[in-house]
Amino acid sequence: MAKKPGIPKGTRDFGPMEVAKRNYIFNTIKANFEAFGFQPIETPSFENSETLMGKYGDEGDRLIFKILNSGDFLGKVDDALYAEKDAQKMTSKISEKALRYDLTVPFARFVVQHQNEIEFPFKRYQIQPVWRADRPQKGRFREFYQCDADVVGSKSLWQEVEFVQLYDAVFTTLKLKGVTIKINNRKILSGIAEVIGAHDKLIDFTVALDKLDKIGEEKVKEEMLGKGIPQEGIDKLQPLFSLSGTFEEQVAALGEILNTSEDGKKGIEELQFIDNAITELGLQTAKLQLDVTLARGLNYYTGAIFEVSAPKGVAMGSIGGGGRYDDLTGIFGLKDVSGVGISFGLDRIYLVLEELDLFPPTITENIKVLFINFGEAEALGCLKAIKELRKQGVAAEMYPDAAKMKKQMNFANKREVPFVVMVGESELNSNTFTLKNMATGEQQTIFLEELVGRLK
RNA sequence: GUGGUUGUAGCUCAGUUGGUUAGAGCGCCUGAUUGUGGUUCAGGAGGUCGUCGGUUCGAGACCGAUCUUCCACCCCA
Repeated sequence: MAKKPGIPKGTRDFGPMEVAKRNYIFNTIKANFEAFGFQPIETPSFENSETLMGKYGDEGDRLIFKILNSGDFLGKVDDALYAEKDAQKMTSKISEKALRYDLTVPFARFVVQHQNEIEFPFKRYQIQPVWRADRPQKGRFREFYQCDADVVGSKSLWQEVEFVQLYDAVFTTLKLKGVTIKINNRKILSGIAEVIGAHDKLIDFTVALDKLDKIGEEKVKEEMLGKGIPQEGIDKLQPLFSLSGTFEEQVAALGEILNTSEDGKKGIEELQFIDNAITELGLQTAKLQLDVTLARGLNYYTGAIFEVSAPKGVAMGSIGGGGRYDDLTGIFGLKDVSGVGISFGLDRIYLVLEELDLFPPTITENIKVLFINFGEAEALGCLKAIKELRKQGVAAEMYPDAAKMKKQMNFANKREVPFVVMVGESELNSNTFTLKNMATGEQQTIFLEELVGRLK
């Protein structure tokens, strides 16, 4: 007996219903991207390893799916290296390609490679799957879709403002209320690190700070001490632990801490600019919230950092993220091109909409009418009518076999086809069609012209 | 990558301290109804209990490995 088939860990099949729901989200995001002036691009599902490796930190490198070289991939490895059994050193010898890990780095590569064909500022969107060799959990898969919108070639903070509006627009269209757009700024984080004498410990400092709402103030301080951050520096942080109130009040408190840091002051200015603009413009359903503990993507973000969390009460990690990276294309040799962008996590948004029952009831693709098959002569008559209906844009289909009536009706019922047409011997002879409404059970016998009119 | 968790019929799940032939509901198939579905009634099919190995007279149950699911950490969408 054949072994039961399966799919790899962290991947999924999607049935017709799931695809319909996913398309609903895709289409919503896409429509909003286009309304904001973004243009679509696509990049290959795999890149040269050197394009991806080292761009996401050590953790990221570990999570990149590597593709084994074709042919005799071991033959070219020299014996000494082989004997060493050092997986890391070996990897670069036996694998030269890797699956896309996100859409931002491939986009940076794209910009550098096509810089002469691109009009800057360039606003692109990209909706494609990415792969991560992560251990699966709820809302965490090894293959999932990202929906990215980025702008390169403009340092203007109006872009950040527009991205906040874009988030708000998409989640409003999806009827997902109560979404929080958290914002922070890399300059503020490095400013704080500078002020407390942990200039060279930015990562340690932010990792500890990030745990504030999980492990509490005391533990965070302990961890910082443990990482070699001086006590007098931690004392300066005190106002940070009790940040509260409005965006304005929080920014004011930050200003106290950061008044000696040029970098920090710049970060505050940027935050204020964005907040002022958003306050003036207004948001439909989302909230913009300052969160100094937000420390994602520090490997390349240089200014604003965004993260979107689902409405309260839904246990789900972030459903979107993004930020400003002043020099991402620099690593590919193109200096002084600033970029800023955001991403939507399709798969997680799906889970949230499902949990809150927010999908519109009628999104499945379905035929409008099924023709019952009574036999060869009748079937041909049916197909003539079906041809006309399809020409008029009515999705119609004939049951392929002259099976028992009950079986055919049952099929129509299961498929939730709203109408059924019966053409038996008598209808065939009189050139008529018996149209049955499956919801009410009503039926009547009519001519083709009227049939088309009713179903159109 | 670390620690834990899950797996029994197509689906959701029972299955007692190890003990005959592993159950239920829903779904599926057939008939009552040979041109009328959703309701009802009667009958039926379907499982090497995730996989491999071990302990035992005997394993769905106990042990080990492995795969899978979900969860926490890490990180992230």
